[in-house]
Amino acid sequence: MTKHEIVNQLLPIFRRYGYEGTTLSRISEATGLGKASLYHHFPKGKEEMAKAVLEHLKEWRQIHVINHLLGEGSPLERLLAMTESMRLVYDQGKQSCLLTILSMGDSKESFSAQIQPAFESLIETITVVLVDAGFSKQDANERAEDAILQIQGSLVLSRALDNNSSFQRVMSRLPYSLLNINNQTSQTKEQ
Amino acid sequence: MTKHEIVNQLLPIFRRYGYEGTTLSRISEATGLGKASLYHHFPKGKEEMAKAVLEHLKEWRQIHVINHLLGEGSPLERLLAMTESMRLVYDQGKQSCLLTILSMGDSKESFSAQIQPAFESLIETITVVLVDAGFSKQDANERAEDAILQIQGSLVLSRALDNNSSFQRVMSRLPYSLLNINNQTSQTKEQ
DNA sequence: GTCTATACGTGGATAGAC
DNA sequence: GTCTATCCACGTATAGAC
Repeated sequence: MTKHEIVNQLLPIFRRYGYEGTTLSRISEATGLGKASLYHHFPKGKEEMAKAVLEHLKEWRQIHVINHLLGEGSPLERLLAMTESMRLVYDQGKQSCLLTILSMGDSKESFSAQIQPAFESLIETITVVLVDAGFSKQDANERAEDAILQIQGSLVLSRALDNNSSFQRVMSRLPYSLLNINNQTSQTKEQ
Repeated sequence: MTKHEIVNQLLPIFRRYGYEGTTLSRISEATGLGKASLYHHFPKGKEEMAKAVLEHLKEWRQIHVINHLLGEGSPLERLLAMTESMRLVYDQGKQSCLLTILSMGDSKESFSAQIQPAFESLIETITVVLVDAGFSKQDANERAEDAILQIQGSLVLSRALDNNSSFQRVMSRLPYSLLNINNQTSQTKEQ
């Protein structure tokens, strides 16, 4: 089994159980590999596994979010591509964000070096799009922060209420509200 | 030592370390009580302790948030009282929300019976205020959800970036943006 | 590269004295 | 109501055979 495949199996476990809740036994069971085999691939143990997953997600973000945001098309089209990717990776709001999971609790310090730049690069890239759309640098940056904040908040609420409607609503309106456009599904919210 | 005092000491521990990261040893050290003494107060152990903290927070919310929202004054004044309380309990965004902490990871199921109504009652109460302010029931409800979602999102982001500016910004503008009012510190965001 | 077996610490929890 | 002492399960991690 290749390391890449293992990392792919690790993601849902860490997302579901959190860092401390993810035990080697669970990982062993999910992957079918013995604990010793896991240490063969990740000599530094669980922490290294989580870091590998974060690195894997970084590549995913680069390909499926950052590149789309910096790609061809109007600002609206680029933002729509972003929300589409977000819907996918968070399974319509039913899955938590690993960045958030790992930034809470005891594990925080171990991963902040990966978590912080992850959010920062997302915000910065959205800022670029909004500057393209005509907003001032400062205004664009605050709006970009708002975007991330609303996504994360909707994920929190969807999880807490066991109901993903808030995530769906935020995803639907976000590209339009960021650009101050009224669209059909959210006429009353961006005024 | 009274149970009330113990619960007060438990809150910061669960908030900081999460449920799995909060060990009896840590609690014992923080409270100065031996493990056996803790079991005298909470026979069902750690889970009962966390539930007691959630119950304690419920009372706090009732007194410091719900009552203010349903109290005297204009809608704006009531919302300002709410954000003031939020600033306090989250220490200007430097502290996490226990509801969010406990709704993540392995512990989720044990506490959803307390977490879900907590968010629901907050949303419902804000909805009442916004209906008072003239919004339709449906519109008010979505805005109330947005309020909670933005608060939670700003806490997530403040924690992840180790920088509470997003929390401060959301708290400053929220009472105004909910009511579609332009205020001095956030002219450009409620368009 | 994967396994079995095992070591070691620590977590949650309890018994029983005071 | 708090303590000391202790139990058991399970967590991370390693040794060594295949």
